[in-house]
Amino acid sequence: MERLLKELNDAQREAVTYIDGNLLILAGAGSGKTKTLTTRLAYLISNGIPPSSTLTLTFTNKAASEMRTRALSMIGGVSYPPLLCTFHKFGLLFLKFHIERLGRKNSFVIIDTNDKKRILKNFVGEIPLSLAASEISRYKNSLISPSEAVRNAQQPHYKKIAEIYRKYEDFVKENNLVDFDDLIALPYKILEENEDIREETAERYQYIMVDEYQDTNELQYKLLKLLSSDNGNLCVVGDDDQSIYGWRGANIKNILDFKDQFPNTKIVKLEYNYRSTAKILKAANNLIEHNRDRLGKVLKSTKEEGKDIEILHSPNEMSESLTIAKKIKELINKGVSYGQIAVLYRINALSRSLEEGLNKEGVPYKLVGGVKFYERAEVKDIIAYLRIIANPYDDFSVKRVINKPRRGLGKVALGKIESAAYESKISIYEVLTDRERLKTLVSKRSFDELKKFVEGIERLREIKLEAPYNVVDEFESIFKLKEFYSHTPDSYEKIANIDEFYGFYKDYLKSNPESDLDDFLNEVSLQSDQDEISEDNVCIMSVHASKGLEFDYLFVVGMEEGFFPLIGEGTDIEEERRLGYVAITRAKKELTLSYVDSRFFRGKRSQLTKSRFLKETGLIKGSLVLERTTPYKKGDLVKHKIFGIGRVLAVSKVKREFKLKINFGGTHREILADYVKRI
DNA sequence: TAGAAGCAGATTTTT
DNA sequence: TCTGCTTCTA
Repeated sequence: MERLLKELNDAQREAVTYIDGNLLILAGAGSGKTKTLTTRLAYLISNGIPPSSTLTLTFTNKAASEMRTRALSMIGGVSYPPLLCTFHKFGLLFLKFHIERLGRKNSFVIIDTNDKKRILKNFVGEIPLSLAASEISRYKNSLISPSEAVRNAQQPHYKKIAEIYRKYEDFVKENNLVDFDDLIALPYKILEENEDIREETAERYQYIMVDEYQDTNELQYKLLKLLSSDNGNLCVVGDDDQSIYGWRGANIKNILDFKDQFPNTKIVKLEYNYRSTAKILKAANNLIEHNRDRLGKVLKSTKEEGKDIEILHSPNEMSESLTIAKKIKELINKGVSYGQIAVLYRINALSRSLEEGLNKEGVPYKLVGGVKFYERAEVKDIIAYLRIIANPYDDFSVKRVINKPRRGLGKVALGKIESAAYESKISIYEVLTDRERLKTLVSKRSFDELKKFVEGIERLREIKLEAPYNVVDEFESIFKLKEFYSHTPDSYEKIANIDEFYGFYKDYLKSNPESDLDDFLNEVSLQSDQDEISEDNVCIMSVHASKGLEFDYLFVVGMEEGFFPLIGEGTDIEEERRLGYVAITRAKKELTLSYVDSRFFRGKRSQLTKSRFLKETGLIKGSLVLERTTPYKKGDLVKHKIFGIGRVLAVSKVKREFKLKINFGGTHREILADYVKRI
């Protein structure tokens, strides 16, 4: 332990060794947050606190597993490892033990956002789906019950939404489903209503730590309040300047007001940055200083001055992406590996032109945060089948795969089956097992297919009990999902995903011999992809997706007003600025901020001006920069839609526009640079 | 019932 | 412009 403490700076050591009382660790970007948190956990344990008395909560599986690895390497083998998991995993574990207090069975199934929308689709009518989904989230996170919502709704519009909420909740309870919000809201409810469980839980977790506290929402704050109330040993780590999830309910007030909400809070600021050069840090500090709502801290550099930040100015997005691709190639030629380079953007739509440019120049890249593995249709189909095997009353999953592979069922047939189930108050699967009745509902062909479907599921239910390991192989041989997908676009990829999933299932059962299919399914619903950063690719991703990552060489594209900061309905300019701060602080050695004069977006080309953030970093007017700009130069060959091919005679700058004097086969014309293409 | 054509809508995203 | 969803037609 002595040795571990020696590796820390003063502030980090103070945070680690302050173990009794509430503690707020303000950890700036690159200030050794994870190191501090994991060392603190090790310190607690080395001070005789039983690992089982600690609880460490994170937001992502990735953060949880990284911390677990690092903490365990410090504390070595302990018989009872500390509980270190995501908020939602904690909710899941809690509900497994206590959900019966709400009159529900602990065989519940977790549904994800897509599942939720699929359910809501049946109830929404003319209300937009995403609005209904987010309003229901809001209700749950504000602990408003459906009946309260219905009672309190004033406008007809909101009455409808409240009514949808009520129907959704009825459905969810009836099918024993639990959505992501429930994983936090239901434990809260149980703790609030049951003093015995509250006492028992507070007794159990004497020391609670929370990572990324700036991302907590109102409900998570309330839950923590209940979990920690009697102990007063809540330690939260976060950075108010990196709060970028306000739009999905994260409440920056939680971290700003922590010291008022939890008594006798000690605050420790980690302000030494071990990541970026001094110049990069200076730009980041300059930018974030323009925000008012912050606790205030200044990152101090521990690294050399470093190179100037480059401002790249291009006429349009194609030129921008080609220039960046070329710059990347230059870096590679200097011996930099692809994995140390990343390109960030504020909105995903900007990735397309970037990809084109990288492709053209032959730069290998990986788009981080595309369609997630577990969200792929083929993977969700297998999961639906497995869920039916685990629980045939899961109407929702039955509906998903009842016609996959095709069983000749259309809207009409499905509707008949559904209303039969509804009228008799039984599940769809039960209708399918009632052969006499089913015969009256569907065609002969469909009937035969559905008979086989039920037989297959029944067979798999037996296998699940006898030899769970074999379930996926048997499943494939009965339902032939791979064959089904071999006739669809991207079949190769889909089959690979199916195989990967089967492998994943087997691995899980091998490494968790005590577990069965049901455990696997709940585990899977909380799992997301962990895009690994490989050395062989440049990473391109949104700024949000880059949080927590770092790269030696970083490009940020789309630094234009309207794009970054993104201006639209409900723009929170301070949050945009924090995004800018997050983006800049991902860079370790060299940073390029890039903007264009015009960009093609949503079907039209618009003229843009450079982002205010460029000025706010102090880069534009200051001495740090050399503004580099050359859209076209004399002698370039260009093509115009009407005038054809011509040669540039002169380039001039009019306000923010570049004007070209072009020779089209003897005729000289003055044309704005945006209206021609380089060839 | 299943593909084709037509149409609105279009930030950021983890669990 | 592109995507995903609904409506139309064989």
